[in-house]
Amino acid sequence: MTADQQVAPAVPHRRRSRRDEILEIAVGLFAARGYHGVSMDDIGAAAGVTGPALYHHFAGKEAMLVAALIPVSEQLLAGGRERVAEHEGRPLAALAALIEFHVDFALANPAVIALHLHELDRLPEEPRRQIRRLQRLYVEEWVNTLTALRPELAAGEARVLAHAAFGLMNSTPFLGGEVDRDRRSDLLRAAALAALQG
Amino acid sequence: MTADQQVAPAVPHRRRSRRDEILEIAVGLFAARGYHGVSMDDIGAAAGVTGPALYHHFAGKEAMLVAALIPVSEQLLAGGRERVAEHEGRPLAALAALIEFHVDFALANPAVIALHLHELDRLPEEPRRQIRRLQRLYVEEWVNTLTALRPELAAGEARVLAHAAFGLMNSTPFLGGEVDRDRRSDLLRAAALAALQG
DNA sequence: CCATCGCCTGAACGGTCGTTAAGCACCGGC
DNA sequence: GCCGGTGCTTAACGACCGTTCAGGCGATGG
Repeated sequence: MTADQQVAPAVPHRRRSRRDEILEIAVGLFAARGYHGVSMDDIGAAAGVTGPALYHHFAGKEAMLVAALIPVSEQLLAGGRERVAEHEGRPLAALAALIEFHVDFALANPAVIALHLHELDRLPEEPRRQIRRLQRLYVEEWVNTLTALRPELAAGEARVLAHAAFGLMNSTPFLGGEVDRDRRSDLLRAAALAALQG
Repeated sequence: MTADQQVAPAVPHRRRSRRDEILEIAVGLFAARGYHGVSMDDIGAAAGVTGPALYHHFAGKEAMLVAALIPVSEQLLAGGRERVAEHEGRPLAALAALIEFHVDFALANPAVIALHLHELDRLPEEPRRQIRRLQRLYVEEWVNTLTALRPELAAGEARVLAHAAFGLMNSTPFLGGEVDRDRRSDLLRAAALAALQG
């Protein structure tokens, strides 16, 4: 139960807080049983406390979902932009880097990826729009790279392909590992690259 | 537990029954807002009746989800087996036929596909196992075709690729149509075929 | 040894949900 | 004109959920 090794956040004098620990537990439950399928008492029990205790760390249930989804969207966007910038002018290399980045991310964070796919609509307007905005910007990195690589594609068509590639790469949460992680990564990367190249 | 539930009659009913009409409405709501995010009153209101009226057509809320998911699994399995049988001994042709079948199906029934992906775990053990069994058989058709086409693939690896292809092809519910349906079908078929061929 | 603060508990609230019960309106067949 | 069935209504129930509140307990600092 003691998982206490993680990089320190931007705030220096705070170690990995109980808040983050609880959040990770909540994400796992949300991913497994759905947002509405998990009660605050469930989350509390899984964290070793009662339900109301969670209100000392989060404003409420929705706030937990927001706290889980926002950083992921930001990480994806930042990572995507970084990969594209590293390979400016070489769209195929940029695409390969994007694929490698996304596959690694999906394999490392299957629960959060599943949450992003399934539970985003459970949020109220305001935070949902913020997350969708981050997602859209991330997709645009893919669309720009794809249209540079394949000029015959219209932007809308490239968007269809980008989402198709996300579906392909995000399929990993749906499978318990019968194949080891490196091999799965290889298979997904090769398949995604083949799917997106003309 | 009223033991006198009405089931879809084997006797051919004249018109498309009200039951099927309500079911389609419920599926749309489930897909849009999630199983737990839709109440019986919501479904009733969308169908022009009150919530309790639905109990004249279905045993309960779970029964509606089962009634929506089971036929789809059966259709997919039957369609998949048919395509494979039509092209026995020609794995590439079989794979192309499977892809065309699945893409058409996903484009024609995006809501039910989304339900299958997101809400299956909301069911109790018994019907869930039945649906998973049908899904597993469908996946096996893909795995067999893939291993025939690419003998270097182990069964588990082929399964990873099959699920990746499902993720790719099922990405269509997540996009409002900015590209017309035929073009989207072409893009998804080509991408899936490229992803699965060595 | 006491005051304080962080973290938690137990009880309780308003609300919503799935479900049941009882009864009314309509309609084709005898 | 009556009958049975179908399809619906309103009312109500028990259960569960998110949230709030008042207070307790233990470590910390003076």
